[in-house]
Amino acid sequence: MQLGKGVEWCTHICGMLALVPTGKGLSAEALADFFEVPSAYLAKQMQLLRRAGIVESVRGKGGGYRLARGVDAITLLDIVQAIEGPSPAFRCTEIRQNGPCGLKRKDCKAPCEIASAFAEAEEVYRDALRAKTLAAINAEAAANGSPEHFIEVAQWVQRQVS
Amino acid sequence: MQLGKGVEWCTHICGMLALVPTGKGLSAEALADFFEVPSAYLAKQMQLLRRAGIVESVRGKGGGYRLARGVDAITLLDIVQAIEGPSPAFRCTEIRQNGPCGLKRKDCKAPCEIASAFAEAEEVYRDALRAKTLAAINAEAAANGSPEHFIEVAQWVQRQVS
DNA sequence: TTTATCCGGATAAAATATATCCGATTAAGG
DNA sequence: CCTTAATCGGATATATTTTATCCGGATAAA
Repeated sequence: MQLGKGVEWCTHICGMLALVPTGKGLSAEALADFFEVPSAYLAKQMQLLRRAGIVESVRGKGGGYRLARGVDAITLLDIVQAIEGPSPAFRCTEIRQNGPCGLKRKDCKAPCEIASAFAEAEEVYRDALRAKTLAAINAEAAANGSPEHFIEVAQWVQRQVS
Repeated sequence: MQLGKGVEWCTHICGMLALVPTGKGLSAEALADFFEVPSAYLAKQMQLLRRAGIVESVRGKGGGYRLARGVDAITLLDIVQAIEGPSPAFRCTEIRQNGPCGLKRKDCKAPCEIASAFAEAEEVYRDALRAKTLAAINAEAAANGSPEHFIEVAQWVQRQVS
């Protein structure tokens, strides 16, 4: 059970997009260079973020990606679900309906106890991710990281958008 | 992000193995028939359960699988980790060390804020699965299911081991 | 000895994740 | 208007993982 690489990439990228001045954008190419990830594949992931309404894109010269809403309105869950899709990790194929002692479908309106338990576990997982906003992540990073590095990144962003 | 089918299969199977009389066992073939899943592939999953110490196997004629410990000492987390392995779902590839503003490795002794957030979320997920024992699952199933079906399953097990 | 079963490895097919490319479209600027 | 830069969307290709099968060997009961 693994999350795609796009989840890591896009979370870091969204954190950095918070530094982009209003009205500007960073191109997928620039983002790929910044993190040394394949640009064509990253572009696909950015499309997923865009369709989910997390970032918005500006086409044409000088265009690029920017956050579609404030950092306190974007959670890690938003990003994970944008990249990974909505389907749960545990797949219930209703094998209780199979075999010599299989239950009738009409007796299976409620999910079985096993599926319920996994659904609950995934719910608390999602709750934990939902509780983490980009704002909180960035605040922690600012508190833990060196001011020099922060300035370095901010200046790199400035060069890209100017 | 998906769990393998083996997780569903093996959880149901472990629940049923609780009905096996002491000293007996159910063959992989019988288990595969009961749930209509591919027997050769199921056998592989059963080996994972065995290596994790969840079930024990008896070779030779009349052999098969049985639980290696009590139902109150087996949790859903035990089964998931036996099948899926120990690696976390979120893969941190330390992309903060990449690119023009990459951090030096010596400044990355602590995990980044993003990796930490995902680690915490997975922790509560595991906690939830750890809190669910096979005993609890089976008790719920007995309470929710029909007594007739329970007897039907118990009789099927009897036929297999006799 | 025969039969039933687990064990382990090799192999293969199918599905998914990862990655690349290209034409269409859109917008800025001369 | 035209050129250029950039995203978008689709088609395609590669790598990895999941799913599945098979077989020879070991083991134990009848």
